[in-house]
Amino acid sequence: MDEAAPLPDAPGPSPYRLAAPVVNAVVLRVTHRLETLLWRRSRPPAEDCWSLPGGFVRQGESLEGAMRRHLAEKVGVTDVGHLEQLDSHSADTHPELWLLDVSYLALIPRGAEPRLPPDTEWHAVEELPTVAFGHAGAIGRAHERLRGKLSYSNAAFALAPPRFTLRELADVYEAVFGYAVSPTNLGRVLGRDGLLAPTGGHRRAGSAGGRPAAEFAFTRRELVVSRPLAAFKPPDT
Amino acid sequence: MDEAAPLPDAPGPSPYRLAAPVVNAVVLRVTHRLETLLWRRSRPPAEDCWSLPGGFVRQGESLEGAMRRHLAEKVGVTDVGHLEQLDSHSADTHPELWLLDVSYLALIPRGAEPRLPPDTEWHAVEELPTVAFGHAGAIGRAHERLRGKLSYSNAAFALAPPRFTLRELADVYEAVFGYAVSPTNLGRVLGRDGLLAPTGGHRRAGSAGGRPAAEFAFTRRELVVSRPLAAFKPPDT
DNA sequence: AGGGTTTTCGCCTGCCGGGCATAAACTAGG
DNA sequence: CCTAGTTTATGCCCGGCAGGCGAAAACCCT
Repeated sequence: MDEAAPLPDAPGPSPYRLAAPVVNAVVLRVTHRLETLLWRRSRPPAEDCWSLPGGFVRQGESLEGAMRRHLAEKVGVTDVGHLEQLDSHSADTHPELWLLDVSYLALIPRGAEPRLPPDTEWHAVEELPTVAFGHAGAIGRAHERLRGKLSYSNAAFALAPPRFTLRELADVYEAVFGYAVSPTNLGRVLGRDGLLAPTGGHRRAGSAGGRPAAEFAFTRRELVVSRPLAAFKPPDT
Repeated sequence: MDEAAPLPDAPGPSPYRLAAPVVNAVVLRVTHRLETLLWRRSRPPAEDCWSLPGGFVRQGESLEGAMRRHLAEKVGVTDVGHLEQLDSHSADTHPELWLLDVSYLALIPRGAEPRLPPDTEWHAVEELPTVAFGHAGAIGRAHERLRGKLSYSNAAFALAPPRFTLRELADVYEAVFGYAVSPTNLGRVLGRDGLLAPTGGHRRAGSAGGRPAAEFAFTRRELVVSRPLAAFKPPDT
C-alpha cells in the first residue's frame, strides 16, 4: 500500500502511453432502505446523467487519499465508516485521454448527515435512475459485496450509528438483505463472536409502549472477519 | 470491468499529471510446499534483486489482458487456474515516472509445469529471498487472502490437479495453512456443498500397499463461495 | 388497574464440523 | 496361501451453533 512499485526495464521515451488515474466510489448508507450517492453531471460527456462521485488523482497522493479528498470536497462526506477498494479497470473510451479507473466502496454510518451540494442526491439502490459509464454494474457489485461482508464480519459498524438497539441493527441488515432478520438471533450471533456488547444504557420506550430496549455498540470499529476461519481451524484452539 | 469510466469535467490541458499503468502478480503454486514465482532483475533499478513478474499495460488492453500477456510472454505461464485482482496503489517513488501499480493473485494448478525462462524461479513462501519494491508485503497479503478463500470457497480447484485423491487435496490445504487437515472431513464438507464429486475412478495403491484411493474432481472450475451465506439465509430456503 | 406493545430471556430442535474406532482393500514377504 | 503392514473409506458419536418459539418482563395509554 505504501510501498514502492517496480520500475520498468527501459522506461525511456517508452512505447507505452500514459493514463490519467481516476477514483470513484459507491457510497452506501441505510435509512429505511439502502441508498447510494449519485452526482448529476452538468457538463458533457453524459450531460444530465447520473454518475458515481469521484475525480482525478493528483501525483504524490495515495489512491485512498484522493478518494477521501473527493468525497470531502465534492459531496461533503467526511464521516466515512469504512472505505475499501473494489476493482480497477482500464477505460480507453475517450480517444484523447486514457483513464485508469479505481473504484471504491464507502459506507456511511447512520446519523451522519453530510451537507450535500445541490447536484448530488441519495437514490434507493432498488430504484436507480439512468446512470452513465456503466456505473450501474459497479453499484450492483458493491451491493453484493456488502451482503457478503455483513454475513461474516462486523461490517455493520460502518452503517449503524455508534449506539443502537438490536431492532435498529436488524433494520440495517434488512435494508441490505431485503428480507426479515431476527433481532434476537442477530444479537446472539454477533455477541458470541465478541463483536457486539451492551453499553448498559437503555432507550425510552416509544409512544406505543413496550419494554425499553437495551443499547448496544460494536466492540471494534475496524473490519474483523470471524466466520470463515471456523471451517478448518488451527489445531491449538 | 469492461465498462466505460467517467470522463472528467475539464480534461483539457489538465493540471493533473499522467501515470504509467503497471500490473504484477503474486503467482502461487503448491508442490510439497507453497511457492511463488520470482523474477531476478538484470537491470537497474534494484539490479540483482528479486521482484514479482509483471510489466506495463498497453493502451486499449484490459488490465487482466495485460496481466495474462505478461505471464505468458515473460515467464511462460499460460495455464492459470484463477486470476484475481488484489489491490492498486499509486507509486511516485521515481521522480520522472509516476506508476500506478495494479497487483493480481494468480493460482497455478498442480501438474502444469510452465517452461520458465532462466531469470525466473519458484521460491518457498516461507523462505523468501530479498525482494525489491516492497513486494514481500504483497506476497504476505496474497497468502492471507488465499487462506481465507480456501476456507469458504472451492478455490482449491485452481491449485489442485484436474483429478485427485482426498489425500492429495488435503496436502494442498496443508501447504497453504501450515498444519494438518483431515482428508475425511475435507471431503465431507466440500462434498456436502456439492463442490466436490467422485469421478468413479480409483488410483492404484502405492508400493507400500494400502487401499486404493477414490478419485475426485471439483464440479465447477470457477470460484463459488458457499459458506458465508449460511449466517443469515433467505427465508424461502 | 388492565389491555396492547415491544423487548428479552430461556428452552428446544436440527444440522454441521470434527474426532475416533472399525472395516475395507491392497502390497509385500514368507 | 496366509499373514503383517499400510492406506483409505465408512459409520458412529459428541459438542456447538443457528434459529424458531413461547413465556416473561417492562413500558405506554386509557
